[in-house]
Amino acid sequence: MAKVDTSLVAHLPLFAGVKPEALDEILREARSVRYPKNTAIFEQGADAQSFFLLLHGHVRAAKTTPAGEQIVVRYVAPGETFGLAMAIGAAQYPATAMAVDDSVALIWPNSAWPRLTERFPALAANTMQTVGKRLQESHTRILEMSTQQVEQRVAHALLRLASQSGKKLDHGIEIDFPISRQDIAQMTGTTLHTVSRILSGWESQGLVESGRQRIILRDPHRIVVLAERNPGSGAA
Amino acid sequence: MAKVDTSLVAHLPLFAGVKPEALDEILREARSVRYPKNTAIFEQGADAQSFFLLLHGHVRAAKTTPAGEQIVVRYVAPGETFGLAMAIGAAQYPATAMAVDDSVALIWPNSAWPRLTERFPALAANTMQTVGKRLQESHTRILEMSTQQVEQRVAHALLRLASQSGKKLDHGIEIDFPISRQDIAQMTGTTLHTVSRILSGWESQGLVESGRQRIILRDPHRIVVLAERNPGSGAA
DNA sequence: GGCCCGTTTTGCGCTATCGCAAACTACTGG
DNA sequence: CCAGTAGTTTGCGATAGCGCAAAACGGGCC
Repeated sequence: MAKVDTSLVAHLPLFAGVKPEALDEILREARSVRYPKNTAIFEQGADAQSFFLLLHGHVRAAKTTPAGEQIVVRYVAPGETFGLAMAIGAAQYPATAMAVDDSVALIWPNSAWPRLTERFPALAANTMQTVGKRLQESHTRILEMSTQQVEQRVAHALLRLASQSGKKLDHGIEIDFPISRQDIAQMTGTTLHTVSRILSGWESQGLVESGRQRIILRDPHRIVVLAERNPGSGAA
Repeated sequence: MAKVDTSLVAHLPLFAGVKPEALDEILREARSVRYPKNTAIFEQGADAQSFFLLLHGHVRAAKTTPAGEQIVVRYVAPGETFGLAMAIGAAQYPATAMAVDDSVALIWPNSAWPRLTERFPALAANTMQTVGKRLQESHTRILEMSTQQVEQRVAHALLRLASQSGKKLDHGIEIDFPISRQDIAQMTGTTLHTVSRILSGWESQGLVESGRQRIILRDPHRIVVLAERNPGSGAA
C-alpha cells in the first residue's frame, strides 16, 4: 500500500478539524491510485464501492441521458472529493467520472465510511458542508440557465474554471487541463457549434486565445463584464 | 411553547433511527409556527437563524437574481425540512421561502443544531441523505434543461408535483396547492406565456383541466408519454 | 349586482440558437 | 514526414420560444 504524506493533505477542507494522528489513521485505510488521461474512474449506474480524494490531475463528472446526451456535472480539482455516493446514501454512482489528465486519487472503500465518520465526526461535518456547497452551486447553475443567454453562461463557466483551475500567466489566465468546445457546451446547456462561434468572436476581440482543447483568458476583466451584462437593458 | 405530538412526526425520514424518548427531547427544542397563505417565512440573503420542518401546507423556495428574475427551487411538502442553511454551513439563507397555502412548521433555532446532531447522530445522517437527494435532483433538472424542450420539461414538472403533492381524484390527479403559470415557468426555465400555450394545447386534447392557480392532470399516462418522447435521437 | 384586479389566453413578429453539412486544422502514431 | 483522426470553424437555413400588447376571464369585495 502506497504511503501518503499527511502533510500534503492535512490542510484540505475535508480534514479540517482532524488531528494529525487521526489523519494518519484515516489515510492508512486509503490507497493511492493513478489514472492515466482519458480513463474512466467509475461509470454512472455502477455499484458504488469507493469514494475518492483527488490528489493530482483533473476529473470530469458527467451525467448521461437514456438517449445518450451528456452534461458535465463538474470538474474536480486537486484536493476535492468525488464519488461520494455512499455518503449521500446512493447505492450507485449517479454520474461517470473520467480523468481528463493524468491523475492520482486517494481511494477508500465505502465500507470504511461509517467507521471513519463515527470515529471522526469532523469528516462527516466537512462532507456535509461540501455537499451543501455543491447543492448551492447547482441551484445557481439552474438560475443561470433559466435567466441568461448562452454567451453569458459561457462567460460564467470559463470564469469559474479559471478561478478553480486557472494557471496565472504573464498576460491572462490559462485553464490548465484539456477542455473541448463540446465540454463547455455540456457545461452550459448549448451546442459545440454555438460555443465555437462565441469563442471565435471573443478571440477576434482579443478576449481569449484558444486552440485545440486549450483556452487562455486574455482579458478576464472584460469577460466578467460580458458575464454580468443584463440583456434586458443595456446597449449592444 | 406548543406541544407537538411525537406520533405525528416519528415516521418522517428526518427522524429515522431516532428513539421515541430522544424524539421527545428533540421536539422540546422546537416550537410550532403558523404561516398564513402568501406570507414569507424567510428571505434570501437574510441571516439564517432557524431551520424548519413543514407539518401542514406548502412552501415555495425561490431564488432571485440581482436583476429580479426568480426561479422556483422547489416546493416543500409536509414532512420535509427546509431552511437548512446551518446544516450546510451557510450563514445566510440562499433562497426565499414563502407559504403558498396556510402552513404550519416546526422551527428550531440554529443554535440547537450542533447539540442535536452531536447527541443524535442519526439526525445528521438523515439530513445528509436528504441533501444528497436534493443535489441529485438538481443535477437531473440541469440535465433536463440542457437536453429537453420546454413541453417535455413542463410535463416532467407537473408529473413530479403530482406525485409529490397530488390529490387523487375519481378521474385524474389534482395538484393540491395554488400554482400559477408563472410558477411553472419558473420551475422549467421558460415564460408564463409559453406555459399557458402548452397547457391550453393539452386542455384541448383532454390531458389536463386547469384554471386559475389550479391544475388537474386528467390523463397522467399520456403526459408521461409526452415527458419521455425523444425529439431528436442523436448521441453526443 | 357590479367593479376591480390578478391571472390567463392569444396573436404576431422577431431572433437567438439549433442542426446539418462541409471545409479546415493540428496533433498522434507509425 | 505523412496519413489519419479528433477537434474546430463556418455557412446557411429552420424554428422553438421569447417579448410585447391587448383582450378575455374569473373571483372577490363592497
